[in-house]
Amino acid sequence: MQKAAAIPNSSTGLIKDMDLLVESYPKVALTVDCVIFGFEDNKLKVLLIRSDIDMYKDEWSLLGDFAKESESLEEAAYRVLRQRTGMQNVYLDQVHTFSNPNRHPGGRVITVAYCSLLNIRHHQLQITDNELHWHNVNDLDSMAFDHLEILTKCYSWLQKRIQEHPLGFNLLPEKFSLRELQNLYEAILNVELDRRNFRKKFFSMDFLIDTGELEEDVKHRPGKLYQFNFEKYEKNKRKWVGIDF
Amino acid sequence: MQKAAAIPNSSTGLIKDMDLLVESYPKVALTVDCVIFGFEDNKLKVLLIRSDIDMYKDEWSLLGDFAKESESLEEAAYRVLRQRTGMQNVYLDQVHTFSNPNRHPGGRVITVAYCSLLNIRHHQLQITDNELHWHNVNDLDSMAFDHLEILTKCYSWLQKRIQEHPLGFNLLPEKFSLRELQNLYEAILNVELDRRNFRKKFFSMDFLIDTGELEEDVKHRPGKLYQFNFEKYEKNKRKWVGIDF
DNA sequence: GCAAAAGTGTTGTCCTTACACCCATGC
DNA sequence: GCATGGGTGTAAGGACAACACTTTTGC
Repeated sequence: MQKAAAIPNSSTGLIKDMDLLVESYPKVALTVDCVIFGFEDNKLKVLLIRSDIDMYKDEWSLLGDFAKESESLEEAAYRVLRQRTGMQNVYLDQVHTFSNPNRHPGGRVITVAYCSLLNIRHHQLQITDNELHWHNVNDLDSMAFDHLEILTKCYSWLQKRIQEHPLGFNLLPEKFSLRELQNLYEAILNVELDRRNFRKKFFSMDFLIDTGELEEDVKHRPGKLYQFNFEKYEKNKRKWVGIDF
Repeated sequence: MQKAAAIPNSSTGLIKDMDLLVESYPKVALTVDCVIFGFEDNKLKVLLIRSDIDMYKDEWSLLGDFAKESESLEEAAYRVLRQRTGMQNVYLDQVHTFSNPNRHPGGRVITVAYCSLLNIRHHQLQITDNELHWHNVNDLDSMAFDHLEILTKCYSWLQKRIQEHPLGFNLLPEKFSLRELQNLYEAILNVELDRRNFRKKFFSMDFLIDTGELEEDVKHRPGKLYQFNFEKYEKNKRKWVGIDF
């Protein structure tokens, strides 16, 4: 129901006072939740904290916080990531907004899910409050609030995205072997891929730089290490159509 | 800043009163905006109203409203569509949430964009308040608020979606010719397609039902009319990989 | 009979897939 | 020397792109 203040000017029929208009809107609590994916031991991982809410005290929770007055939601998501983990300069993408009126037991809270992909070794956790640590995505079958639903949506989003854009590189170290890259795709997409065809596909994209270095500390023939050519990818983004397996 | 009420219980460190927790969150105004695409005269159209806000009185605006307390955002979007146009039972998809703190001159208002595709002839406008009518998407270069940005994002979303899912059928009459279908794809994707290859592709998908009827009132050889087999598509959705041109 | 668009097949090219052997290293 | 995974090539099949002529209708 609009308050009187926002009722249009009677002569023109137009609304003049924008501040009053916005004041007349009902207000809701708004949070961001960060789904931070990592990759280690050939498993897709997600960064979670122990919920500090009594009714969810045995459950794990995404990294979230309410949005401050002055920041965009994207800024809020970056802030949450920084405050909870100390990490900066990582990729963040808005995935979906969850608005089921019953999703939060304390009343109506809308949340916007942001997704991030990063390399676990390059981003050692400095802060581990609330038992912050990495979990295997596939081992989770219950979470606080509707966070499992949010995670599931982000996982589907990730599966689709890494086939359209080479986002997966963000999950790998700067230098990686083709075996690691293939493990990543196999783990996320939950498929087995032919090694030779996989190599052909990625070499034909021409976004891999041969570092000339080799793997170390492996007990078999070491593989070559590559870097991803982000610069070349950015230039050719327009022509880019995706990765079909 | 959390209010005292939401500070955790001091003995367990856990938050017990969820209502107080949510009360402690800052609240923001939240709206939904509907981007309703149609197709007519081989042009992609979008349904807009004249803004009733004084400073935007010469601009066009998406169909939006604030979200009510008790409804999910999706419900709000369906409500806006119903209230503004009288339309029901149309497809709606959440596309993106826009949260730039300066997007609304009256203060902070977050909006969630929903996208809908419908057939203009099957959905004659019963209500035309605020000069509601269809506009050519390509002719718009200025809109109220950040609505042009929202429209642009939804247009990109549509271009991608109709190549992955046969959503385009929602824009066509129940019975349509292959020429109409091709015009639709050419208009939305802004490309020219080979007629024979286009036919082959759609027939090979096997989602078209030959109605046995022909076009009428055309001054050339009439084309066959087809229906989209929504049922078969739903069954085979899992195997569906998309439409590559 | 002519204008306008519908309808139809083939061929070459490229991409995808399936598949097997030798090579380099650690132990 | 053997176990382990790295590295490579080829052939067949399927999808896509390019292309021209005949058919049907209205006028």
